[in-house]
This record gives sequence, C-alpha cells and structure tokens, in this order.
Amino acid sequence: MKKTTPKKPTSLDFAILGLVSHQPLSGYGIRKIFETTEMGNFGTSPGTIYPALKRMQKLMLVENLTSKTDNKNKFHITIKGKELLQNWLVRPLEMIDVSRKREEIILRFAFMDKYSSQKQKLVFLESFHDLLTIYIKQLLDYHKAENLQMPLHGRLSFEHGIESYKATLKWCKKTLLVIKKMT
Amino acid sequence: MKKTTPKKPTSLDFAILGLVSHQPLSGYGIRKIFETTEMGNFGTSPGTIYPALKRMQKLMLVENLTSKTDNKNKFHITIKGKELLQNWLVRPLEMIDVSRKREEIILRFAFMDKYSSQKQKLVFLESFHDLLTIYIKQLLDYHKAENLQMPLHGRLSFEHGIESYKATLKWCKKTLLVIKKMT
DNA sequence: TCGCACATGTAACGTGTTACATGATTCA
DNA sequence: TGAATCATGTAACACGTTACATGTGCGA
Repeated sequence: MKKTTPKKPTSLDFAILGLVSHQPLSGYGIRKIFETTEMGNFGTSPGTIYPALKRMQKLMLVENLTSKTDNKNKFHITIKGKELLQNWLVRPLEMIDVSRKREEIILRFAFMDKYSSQKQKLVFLESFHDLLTIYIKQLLDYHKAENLQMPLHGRLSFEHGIESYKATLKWCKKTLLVIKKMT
Repeated sequence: MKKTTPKKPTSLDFAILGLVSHQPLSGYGIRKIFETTEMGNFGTSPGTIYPALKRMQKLMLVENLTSKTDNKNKFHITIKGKELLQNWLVRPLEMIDVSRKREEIILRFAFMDKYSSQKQKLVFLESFHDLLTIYIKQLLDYHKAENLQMPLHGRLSFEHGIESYKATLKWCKKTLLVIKKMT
C-alpha cells in the first residue's frame, strides 16, 4: 500500500505564497520581483513560475481574481494558503536547516512581518542564533583538526564557508536587537 | 530539426569530478565528503550520487578501477574528465555567476589547486573581486532607493544579502593576498 | 512603426528527492 | 550477536531548465 504523499510544497511555492500574502500580484509581477531580488535563487523563468502558480491554484493556496479597478488578473492568497504559510513560518529550526537551507530561513524571516507575533520572531531568531553558534563551532573544530591535511584551496574555500556563517550570525544578532526594540 | 543538446554537466558533476581529480574515491567515499562539508549543498543522497557517477562513466569522464593493493573499487578521473574540469575552472566569471551561483564559484576555486596556474588563480580572484564590488554597489543603491518603501522584514532580509556578499568580498581580498604570496 | 516591456504560457528532457532494498564488514 | 557503518543500488514522481511560442500595449 502506497503512502499518499502529502505533496510537500517547495521553497519556490513558499516564496510565491509569501509574496502574494503581502499584496496581490500577477504572475509576471512575481517573476519581476524574483528577478530583481535575492529571491531569484528560487527560480525566475516562466517555465518555473507559471506551473508553480497552477499547482498552487489547484491546491487552493492562491486564487486568481480580476481587479475591478484596473481590470487585471492577480493572484491572491487564500485562507488555506495563509494557514500553510503560518505553519511554515513557525516550524522549529533544525541544524539541517542551518547547514543546508540558510536561504530558506532568511526567506521565512522575510515573510514573518504580518503573520507572526513578536514573541515568535524572537524565538525564531534566538533559535537561529543558537544553532548558528553551535554550527560555527563545529566548523572551527573541523578546521583546527584538519587544516594541516587539507590542500590549500580546499582550506581557503572552507574558510569562506566559516566567514559566511559568521556574517549570518552577526546579522542575526543585529536583527535580534532591532526586533527586541519593537513594541 | 532538433539541436543535439551538448548535455551540460551539473554542479554536482563538477563537484564529483573535482574530488576524484585529487584522489580516487569510491561512491561511498564521495558521499561521505559531501555530507561532512559544504559540498553537501550539491546533493548527498545515494539516489543523487550513484546515478551521477553512472552518467559520468558513460561520458568517460571517470572510470571505475579496482585497486591492486586493497582490492576496492574506486573512481578515477580520465583525461577527458581533466579537460572538462580545466575548461570549467577557467571559464570567465559573469555577473550572473556572482549573483546566483556563488557556491559554484567557491567550488571552482577549491579545485584550482592542481589544474590552474598562479596567473589563472589571480585572474579568477580579481575578476570575482571586481564583479562582487559592482554587485554590492548595486545592492546598496537599491537599498538606498527602496528601503523606506520596504516592509521591515523585507528590508532586514535584504540586508542579510548585503552582509553576506560583503563577507565574500572580504574573503576574496584576503585570499588574493594569500595567493599572491605564493611563488 | 520599431523595439521594448508587459504578460502568459507549453513541451521535452533530465535531474534530484524520497523511499525502499540489499548485503558485507567491523566492533562492542 | 546485534548494531552501526560501509557500500551500492533502484523506482516513482515531480520539479526545474531550456527553448519555443504567442500576443498586447506603449513610448520614441
């Protein structure tokens, strides 16, 4: 007996969902935003976006409505879409997210504006902070133990990874302060 | 009439090729390295690695030889594989690489050890440096122009992107000095 | 009226993901 | 002897890439 796959949405789906949760957008509008921002990492071509919108429509996460004012078709988020988005936003962070899906973590944070409480934002950032700290320590330990055996370029590339995570941690601390200041 | 697709290798293919260019490895050995390093971003599961090795074998980029000493099967890079690797290593950097494929740039640098001259390494890093500088400037301009209209979380996430690129630029400068010092 | 940006799609293809499956070796 | 690690795979499925295709509206 086959398990009925729950059809887990991709990062791209969530990126789209997050965008239309802020404002209704046409498929083209979504593509433009993807192209001009870091979100482009989740895909920009028509062959990616339009099929994604179609399956999300089928799953009733978004709906395509015609604006009465300018007579243009735009995608709106549905109740079901909002629920899915919120569940995704509050999903506890794991180490695997930190080590392999940093982009998605930042994406989640980007969409927490409207759908998460200040408490949730703080929990999220603090957990990110703690996991990052542990992960960086692991990287440093590995570096210390192995750097003499590593080829020069391997070591230098590895160090790029470390610096990159340190930059994220720094951002995390700064951002934590910003959010804490909010009332 | 159909164009005969030249079957462009993926980042994963190059990651594997680079690894076996340093030392012969079993499929399992390759997976272990992917799992324990940042290269894991290019895929770690058996369902990714083994099929990749198969197609690379078919394309005669690698060959599977049995070691006479320990009687284990390991993949070796072929002449053709080395040629492909070298072409990839010296391919000029473009802005699109910087904005969307930073991981691949670092990966390329990691494998330049044996197959690139010091001159080539310097050209590579200097070009990376220049493109990064331009790209960061673009990000900062965008930030300046738009930050008042952006939602708070959007702005903060955007700032993560900026910090991340700055960290890469910093690494690039440092690494340039290291390479320059080499004789 | 030329070209560009707007706007939305489809088709073929190959790749990655996920889950399943198997067996050998090593060590406690 | 049982568990963990070594070691290699397969199958279904869906997704993303690439290339193609079409048509509108607008400003120079």
